[in-house]
Amino acid sequence: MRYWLMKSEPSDYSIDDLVRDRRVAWYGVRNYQARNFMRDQMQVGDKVLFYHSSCPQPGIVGLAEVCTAAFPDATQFDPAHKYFDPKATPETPRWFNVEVALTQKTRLMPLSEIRGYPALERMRILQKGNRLSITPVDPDEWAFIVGQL
DNA sequence: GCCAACGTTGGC
DNA sequence: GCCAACGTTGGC
Repeated sequence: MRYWLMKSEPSDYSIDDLVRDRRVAWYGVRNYQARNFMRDQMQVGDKVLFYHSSCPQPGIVGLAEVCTAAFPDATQFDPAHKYFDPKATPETPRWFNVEVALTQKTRLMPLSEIRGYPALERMRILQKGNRLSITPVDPDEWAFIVGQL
């Protein structure tokens, strides 16, 4: 079992959208490293920190769980979609996504608070220049965060 | 809106 | 394979 942090822009898809939908396909990832995490390492049952980015209050806002293995991201094949990739075909898909299911919406743990905990100082989202939308989380970090929520 | 950091693209 | 140019991310 692994632990992950997954970023979403709330103007795009928020924790409240996930409360409404209960589960969602994590489509639109167009970064190879993030894709590889989903395709090669994620397993059903893995735990997810749902993180709001590029917004007035960036931070952790909920817990979720990976509920499918990775499968081809449908939006790469749709010419009308903004995530269309002309180099992808159904025979040789480039982009994959898992689905995640809501565990619970939590209080907001702001990025500024995360920064203040020595136990979390090694988290990828705190490292300068980090832009990866999906990052592994250490079991210790997961336990610490859940304990603070 | 700014801008640092990073990833991708494409000419050579 | 190099690397400049460009696009994107994301906090502030």
